[in-house]
Amino acid sequence: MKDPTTKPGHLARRFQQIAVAVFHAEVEDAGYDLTPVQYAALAAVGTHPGMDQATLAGAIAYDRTTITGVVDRLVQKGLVVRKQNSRDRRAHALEMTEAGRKSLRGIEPSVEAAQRAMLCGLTAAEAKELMRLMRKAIDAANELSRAPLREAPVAMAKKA
Amino acid sequence: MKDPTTKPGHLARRFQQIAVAVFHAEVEDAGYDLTPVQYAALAAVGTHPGMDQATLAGAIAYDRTTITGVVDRLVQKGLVVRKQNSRDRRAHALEMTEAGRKSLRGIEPSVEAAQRAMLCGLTAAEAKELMRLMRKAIDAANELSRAPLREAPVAMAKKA
DNA sequence: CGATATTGAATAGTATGCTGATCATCAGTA
DNA sequence: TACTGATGATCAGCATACTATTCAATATCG
Repeated sequence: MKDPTTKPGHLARRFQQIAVAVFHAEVEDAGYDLTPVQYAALAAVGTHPGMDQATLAGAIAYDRTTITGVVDRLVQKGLVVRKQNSRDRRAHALEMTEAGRKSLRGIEPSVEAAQRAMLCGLTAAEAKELMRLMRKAIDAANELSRAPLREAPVAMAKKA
Repeated sequence: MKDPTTKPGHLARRFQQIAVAVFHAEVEDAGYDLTPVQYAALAAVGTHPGMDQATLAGAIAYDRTTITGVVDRLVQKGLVVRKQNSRDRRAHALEMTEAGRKSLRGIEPSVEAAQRAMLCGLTAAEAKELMRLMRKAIDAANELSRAPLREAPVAMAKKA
């Protein structure tokens, strides 16, 4: 029987586990208290101001029900606000606060450092090839998870 | 600003997300109710009968506190039993039940199918290269997570 | 216009995963 | 043997992630 720790599923989980640990370490060292999802959500709101939660979920490939809690915590930390969407009273228009913008700018170097740290065992060429292969595998299987990646509408702001 | 969805951290999470979804789908189709961790733990107990929980955690690179709950559920499902370890009264010697062995044998084809499905977008050569690169990156960063992979002692059974 | 389907959001419930702490037991040593 | 440190296991607490459901509001079609 083949060693289970060499199977794709195990490697996928392990790589993600390391990525999260490295992210936490770098971010905490820099004095910030943001998780990987929280950072991803915050960055997405910065890119697409006024987007609703379902669009946000699709833009970063998270489940909608997970995003509800993530936004809760970002709001609680004062980094994001839920505004009324005049076009659709069901939807929340997400906007960054000044504190949110400041956090996002400040945390970027740590995030970049984490991205490098999780690939520290690879040469630059290997790292590039790994990213290419992961992207290809992920693209092909995008629809297989409940939370596929969905491009955010180009002109999100206009809809808010 | 670079697209965050091309960063290693995002790709790591996304690949793992897909791996879990595919695992669940295949396993459920075959009529089994086991999560990825539960399968990994069950398989490890099968390979190293009599191992304690801390050794199990190290063998599959999970946190010890997580394994407590996983073993709880495996015991509840009647697939594993916690026996007294005569040499160390703190430790539980984990043993598979007959039902556990049966489940493990029956689930294997689904697990293998899932491993293939999550790489369906890659050629055989690409899949092999992806695995090699992930293994290399993971090995280099093994100690960076709280739950590094630890080889189980060769003669576990003798210690029980 | 009205019935139906769809969609944004939230909730309940379960299972990971982690940090940090506690407790019992074991191992080594002065 | 008493002390000290390490180790196995668990627990409390928090934050993902998922399934399934519910509710309100919107869209669509006859």
